[in-house]
Amino acid sequence: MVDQFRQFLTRFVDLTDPEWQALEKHLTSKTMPKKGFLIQQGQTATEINFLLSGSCRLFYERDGNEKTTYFFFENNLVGDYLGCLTNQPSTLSIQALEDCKLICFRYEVLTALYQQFPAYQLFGRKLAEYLFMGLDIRLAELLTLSPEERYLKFIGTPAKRKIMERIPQQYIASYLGVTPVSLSRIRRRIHPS
Amino acid sequence: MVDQFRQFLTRFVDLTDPEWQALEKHLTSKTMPKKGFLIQQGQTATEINFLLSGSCRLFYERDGNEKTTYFFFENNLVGDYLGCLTNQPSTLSIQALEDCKLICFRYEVLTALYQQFPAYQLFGRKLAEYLFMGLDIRLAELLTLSPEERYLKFIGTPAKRKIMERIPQQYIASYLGVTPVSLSRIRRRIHPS
DNA sequence: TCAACTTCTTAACAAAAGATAATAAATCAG
DNA sequence: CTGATTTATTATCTTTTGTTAAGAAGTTGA
Repeated sequence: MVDQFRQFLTRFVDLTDPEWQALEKHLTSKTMPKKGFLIQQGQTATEINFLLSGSCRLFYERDGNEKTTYFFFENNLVGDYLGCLTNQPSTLSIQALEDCKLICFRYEVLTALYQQFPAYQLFGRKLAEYLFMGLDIRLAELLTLSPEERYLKFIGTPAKRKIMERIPQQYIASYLGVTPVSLSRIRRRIHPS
Repeated sequence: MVDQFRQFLTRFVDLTDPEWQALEKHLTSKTMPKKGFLIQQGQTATEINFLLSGSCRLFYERDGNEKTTYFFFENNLVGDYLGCLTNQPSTLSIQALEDCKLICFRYEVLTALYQQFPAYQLFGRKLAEYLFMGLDIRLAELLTLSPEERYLKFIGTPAKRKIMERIPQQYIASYLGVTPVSLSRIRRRIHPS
């Protein structure tokens, strides 16, 4: 269970046993049923979770309308990283799309480890760089590709295509920056049947 | 001159004199005339610059069409940070919008300092977190606001409004995710005169 | 199994945006 | 100063998207 999380960390940094144990002792297990909320608009984020299994969506609510902008899957972190950094009340919500098993720790624990261990300071940098890269590429795609091109690129990426099989299409629409109705029309244009 | 850069660094981290000198000895001065290129599509980014004065735009070219997605101003870093992280040929270009004075250093110098000094490792994390925050907020705005709302938010932010006085409107249009013609129409709708 | 709910598609209409081109305004360089 | 270039606006037309609503298809849970 926690090994799965330790394995994830090695994607960014090698940890000695004592370093790992310094984090491990602060970990707790959690489950969240489908449609449950990890955080809701207005709350202040204090925790980061590791997704052992399941999936979540991140969305913003504007006048009764939900805009899903991000998805989280197993073997990745899930949480309001921006909220943890700024310590401001969150403008977003994170909801389970499937039943989730989680490993939970307070963000403060992580920042404390940043001070105590160079390895975690390195991890913190690698993590932020990793998240930056994802956003930078995504932003460029949003600004340079048309909705139709974005959809084609999305289904052309094997990892993303698998997402479509697990996530309702309406959420993918808003991830791509269009309405569900519009995505349905784009699909009809592309897959004439 | 270099003091201006050192001052910038203190926004992220406090450096001792020896720490600062370890970086300072690798710094070089550069100027770039208006319309000059800091990096062009296809090149591999190896340098980061600090903008002493002037401004630049970052753009992508797609079938003869340029999409400007980011601006750089004095007292900030300018460069292809993603390219430095991935070490892959760049898909973007950075061009001076005004005559620029720069302080230049190789990205390798920075990563070497990450290893040598905890203070720079901390700086690297803070920098990545800072860049992440900017992108995260921007992505959310792109996905949740209409073009008109994005323009209103843009001119409603004093710091951004000042940008409008220095940057041709066509570039701001594409920064906001619309064509120059469309931004002109949005402005007419909003400022009826 | 079956009713309730969710999701996707389709239609019809209005609104907005893209493309192209022409003109006006502003800026720049010799 | 002035011709050349760059930039912004406006018009026209086409395409796309948003909105709303209805119906079909699929899923879920008691």
